[in-house]
Amino acid sequence: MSDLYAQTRERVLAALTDAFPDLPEEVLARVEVVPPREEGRGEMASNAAMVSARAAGRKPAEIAAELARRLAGTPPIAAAEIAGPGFLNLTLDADAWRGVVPAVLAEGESYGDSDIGGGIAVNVEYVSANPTGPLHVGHCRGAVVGDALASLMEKAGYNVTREFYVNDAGNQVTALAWAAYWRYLEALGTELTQDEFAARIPGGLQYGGDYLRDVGRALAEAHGDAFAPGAMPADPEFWLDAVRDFAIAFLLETIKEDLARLGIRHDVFRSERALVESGAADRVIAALRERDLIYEGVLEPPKGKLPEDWEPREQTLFRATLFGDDVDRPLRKSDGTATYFANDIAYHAEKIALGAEILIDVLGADHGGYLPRMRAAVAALGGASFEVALCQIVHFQKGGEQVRMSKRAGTFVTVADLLEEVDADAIRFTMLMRKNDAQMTFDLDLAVSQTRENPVFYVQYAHARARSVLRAADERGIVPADDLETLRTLADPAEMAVLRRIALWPRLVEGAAQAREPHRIAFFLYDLASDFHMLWNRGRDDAALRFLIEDRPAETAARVALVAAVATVLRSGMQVLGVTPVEEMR
RNA sequence: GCGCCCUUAGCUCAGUUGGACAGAGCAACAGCCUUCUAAGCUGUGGGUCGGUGGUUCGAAUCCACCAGGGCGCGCCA
Repeated sequence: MSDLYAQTRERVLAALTDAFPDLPEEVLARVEVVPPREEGRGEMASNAAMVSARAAGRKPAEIAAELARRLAGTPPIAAAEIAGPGFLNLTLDADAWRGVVPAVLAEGESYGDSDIGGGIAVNVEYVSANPTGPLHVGHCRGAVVGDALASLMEKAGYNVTREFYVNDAGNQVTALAWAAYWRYLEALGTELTQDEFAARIPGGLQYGGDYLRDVGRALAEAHGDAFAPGAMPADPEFWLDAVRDFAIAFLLETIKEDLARLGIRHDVFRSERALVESGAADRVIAALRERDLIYEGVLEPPKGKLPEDWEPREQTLFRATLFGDDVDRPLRKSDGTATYFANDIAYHAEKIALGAEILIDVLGADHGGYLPRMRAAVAALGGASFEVALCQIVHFQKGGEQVRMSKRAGTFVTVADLLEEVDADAIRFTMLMRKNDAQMTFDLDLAVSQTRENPVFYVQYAHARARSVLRAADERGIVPADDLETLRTLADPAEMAVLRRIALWPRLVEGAAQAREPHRIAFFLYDLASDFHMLWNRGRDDAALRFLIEDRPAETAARVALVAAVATVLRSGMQVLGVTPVEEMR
């Protein structure tokens, strides 16, 4: 838990409160110590003088001068100068930066762990794909973002639960049951044609995908023709529940397999059906009704184009408008059963009841319109804050052209298809190089290319290079230095740049976690990889800067320690993103 | 018609929650392999941060309006 930036900030705060004892907490909280944006402005910069100028009744420059006077020469601060409108630019003792190496080696991959999360219970719900088919590429980004966000928040000290909401209730799973039943009849060798069967059933055959053949065959193996004597359709009353449950369980299993191949594993799978059957939706509606948040009423017709079958109807409505939504929202369908929204309120209520203090829903952008009502619902429930990570649609590109996803053409529909083209590491890293709410184009050629333009490769290559050095060092019996005296041989600008980057890691983890932005981790890894490749190349140009030098044991031990620290931080970051740190490139 | 998200270099995108002259990678141009992996590295050029106002010591960042792109809009999930 060492963080050089945090330590330096403490020093600045101490100097500030010594000089100006009456500064209010809010002002102190705004004091930052950050890496400067550009070279030549010291090694750390603080806004302390500017944010406290008003409260202290002094000019920023005066405060900065006072701070500089008090701080300069007090370890780890070597020099302090005033710049611009009142910035305090600090230069640290080189030993302070070097000290990061033993800290990293001692802490290992837990270097960068933080406790800002304070053990707060966070529930991250992601993927939540309908169990009516294999995982679709449309779910991929949310799956990767949700998983990385969960890992990131764990690293920052939150107590995270990874959750998958199984939408196994409602009309769609009934339709699924019928479709699975058709494949079952097929497996039994029915005389009916698909069209004849489709004509007999409510709503027609809605799921025509081949993947249901497997479900049909498995049903036939497990149950023989018990649900369809003579391979002819029977009264659904005798089979519908069983076939539906069988199909859902089967497909959920394939979804879990797809997720596993992406390196994703949830802690909790919560069934909507179980929730409904437990009466949770009814209970939550009743509870809201007691607080006068539910009423029977008629909604205004929607603006713009009117749905063809629209007619005024009295419904059970939730007063979402009291909590910022545009309209009140229906909780019961005309047949009296709960709407998806009503069940979802019950689901979120359950997450809160089980202790979650922060609820994060990772959703596709097509659910954007659903947000205001869910936000309103959680606000009405109380007890937890509600956050959403919206993931914009991903377009895929190959050979310079956009890949059209079509079920009929049989290309690029499922995550399994995608995994045929690109491995999980490339998928994860590439998707995490973008902010989740920005549209992105996924270039399949780039993601598999072994060039610098491909960030996945670039970062993995850096790690492999570092490991290659460490293996060579190990063979020669070199022990990484952990004492400052030996590490003092690290002095080249490229070496110091790597040290400064590594020192930034804990601060970066905290910032990314608080902003809920895992993509920052990807960018950091890219930057660290870049620093390391640069350092490597210095050794190419100048033999004196190589890592392993036969007759210079001190330099060698120090540089091996630095390389080990780089490899450790790279691994630490890749772990958050769920990307494999490879030992060597083949 | 209304709501949410987005708009930064020719292209793909960052911008550390309001800080210093706006950054990186591609692409363009000029260099670097007797070596622990050149699958890489170094340098140069390139911007009215979609537009107009406002808030303040300070705005790509916050607010308002406008333009363009995406998503959504009662008893589907």
